[in-house]
Amino acid sequence: MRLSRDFYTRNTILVARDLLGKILVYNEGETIYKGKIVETEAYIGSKDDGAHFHKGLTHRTRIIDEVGGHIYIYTIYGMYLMFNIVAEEKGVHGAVLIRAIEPIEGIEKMYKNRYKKPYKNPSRREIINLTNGPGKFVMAYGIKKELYGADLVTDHRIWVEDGEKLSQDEIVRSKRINIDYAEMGRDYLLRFYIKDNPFVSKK
DNA sequence: CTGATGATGTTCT
DNA sequence: GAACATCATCAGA
Repeated sequence: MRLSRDFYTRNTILVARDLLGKILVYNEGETIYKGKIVETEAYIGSKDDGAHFHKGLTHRTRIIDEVGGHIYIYTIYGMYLMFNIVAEEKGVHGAVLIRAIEPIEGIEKMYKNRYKKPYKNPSRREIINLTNGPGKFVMAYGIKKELYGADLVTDHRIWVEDGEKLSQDEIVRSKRINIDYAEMGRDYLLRFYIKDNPFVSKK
């Protein structure tokens, strides 16, 4: 079942944690992509200098002001798209970066999107490399910047479905990746991932 | 397996 | 003009 608004309008850290195990579905028209979310990071407003919107919103981050459930997509290093889900009520700023996914459906198409070659005798390494990073799963799904601002609660192309229930000891909490530039926020334990899942980007 | 390096262009100052 | 929530590739072990 598709997650409803009240899932997203909670505290950003809780949303990040509870997104683990949920299913991200993207219906591109020809292909339906499904995958289990296995790694997330929370970015919180005023107290987090690791967040893009720490000093207020800009044109790029304007969607963060919307009610939870909207999609925040941006380009990093000129080449890669990062996929985030806005959390909290309208006017409260928080977002969750989806860092890794375990493919469930549409795997052959993901393979073609990533490697530009036919799906044939894929190695285990190739399969894991499909979606084990924030830029990688976006490429695998074929997600474009046009989805900026889409609403996961109402959009007909993309949404999140309920998945398996995880027990407390399957969830690992740690520091976020590649935010050493943040003086305050670099040591916040705002990254969550599913223990021992091979698609998690980094131990 | 690990660590180092270069690619590449949008965003904000 | 600098910074950047990354990835692919390559060298070395």
